[in-house]
Amino acid sequence: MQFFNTLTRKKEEFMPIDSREVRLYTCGPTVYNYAHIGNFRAYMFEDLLKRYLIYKGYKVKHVMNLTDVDDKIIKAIYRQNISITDYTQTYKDAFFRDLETLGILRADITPAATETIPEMVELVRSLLQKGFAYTTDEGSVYFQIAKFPGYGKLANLNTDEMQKGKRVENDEYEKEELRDFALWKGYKEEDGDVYWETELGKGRPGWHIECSAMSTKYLGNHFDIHCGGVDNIFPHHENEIAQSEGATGEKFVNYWMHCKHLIVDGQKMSKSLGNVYSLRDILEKGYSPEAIRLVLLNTHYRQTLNFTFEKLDAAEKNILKMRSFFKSLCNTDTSAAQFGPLVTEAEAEFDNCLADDLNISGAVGALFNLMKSVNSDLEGRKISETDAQKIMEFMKKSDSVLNVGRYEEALKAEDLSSEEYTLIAQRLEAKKAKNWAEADRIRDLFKEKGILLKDGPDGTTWERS
RNA sequence: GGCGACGUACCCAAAUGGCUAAGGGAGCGGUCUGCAAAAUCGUUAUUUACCGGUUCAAUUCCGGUCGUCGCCUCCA
Repeated sequence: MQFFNTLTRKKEEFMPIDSREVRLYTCGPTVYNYAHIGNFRAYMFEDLLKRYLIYKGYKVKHVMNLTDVDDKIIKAIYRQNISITDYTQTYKDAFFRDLETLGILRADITPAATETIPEMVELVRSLLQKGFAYTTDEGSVYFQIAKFPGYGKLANLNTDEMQKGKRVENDEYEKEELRDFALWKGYKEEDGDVYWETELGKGRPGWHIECSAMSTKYLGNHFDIHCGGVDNIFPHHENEIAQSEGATGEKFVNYWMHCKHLIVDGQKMSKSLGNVYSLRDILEKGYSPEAIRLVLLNTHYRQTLNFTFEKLDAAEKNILKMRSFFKSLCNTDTSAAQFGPLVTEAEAEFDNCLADDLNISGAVGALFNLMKSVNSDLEGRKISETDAQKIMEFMKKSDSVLNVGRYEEALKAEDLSSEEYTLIAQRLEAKKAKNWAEADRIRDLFKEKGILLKDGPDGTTWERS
């Protein structure tokens, strides 16, 4: 399989360091607010990557950090006058709930920055010792970019010519060179009671250091894949490379993968436009988590995803179609098998597409192509037991990656009570007797319960809405 | 200013140096049906922003034009 590596700016054959286990680090949220769909686009891309690796038989060791101390959090708790842990816990909990709703596999380890302070301090000490960092009078520690020759290779930036921007106010700390970045921020009054007393002095960690510390702690100095949104390329990931490789002298990460951003209705998300949607906002509009998942999944990760409600509507229909196709496979007879080669072909196509830098459109296309061919060749006739089994197996297997059909669950959830079965039988009797009033009465009865009765040539089927 | 990406039908979106340029949504036409809904079938790009070049052959490679977008210090 091939992935596009940001570091080399080309697709590369993927070879994990350990042939059986892939070590994966993904940048997690800053827990200062509820996550929005843009955030989830990134986690969805990472979920696709992870599920596909698992589909290919790899074990995946996945670490995702939680940034639970930073400027925004400190400002917020100061305003609201609550403790930092109370504040961040709310958003940590909400984050994991949302991931579960979207069917995103949880990372094996989700360390928080505030739980990794000793490791960060150790890393900074090592950088100081090796001469990559310096301490200022205020007790802050900075990474000295001039000392690290490869700086800029990930973002493809020539840092010598980096614009000397005017917006230095963002960073009120004094440093030798503008481009140097903070490893440790010396205590300031605004920090209130957010500080740690360490060998580096009283203060708090810089942002970039936590990812270097956590990834190394759980995945080793050198691991396979590191993911995030494109905005992380610079400066965050560039700085991580500098810190980690500076400290260990080893290569940090083999494959860097970044997804592009999500926009809404063709526009950048912004509070003033009122288009910053949380997961709950969209669920409240009546859309299913699976449809949201499919929309977030269905645009290639290196392409800007334009999130629209039209796409959600289409996704709902796609999922309905997939499930209804799966359901029709339960209706078999003794006809001869004929679709074996078609299924094999679809499965190969599905796999090949994903193996090509996660070409999701092609993979989903393979699935729909199969459904179309089968339906069209069948023309209303029933399918053989052997074919049904083969196709169901492929549908379920592909759904271990897509996780939108959830076929067996969906079938189970649709099952009716014995009273309801009796009613449907009664309705069929009424229909036979051409007692349309009674038949419609029963149909309305079901409708009130959110169950749609559908009369077909072989009797009545139903669907929960 | 520097670095980079993109422009495929009404909309979304793959693929490819030459075979019918996937698939989905929407529209239209049919099947099914007491009615309905759903499902399902068929159909919708002589053509890949525009102009040149390379080539037997380009939408695909190269150059230019126009347009959209991202990054260049803490936003997934």
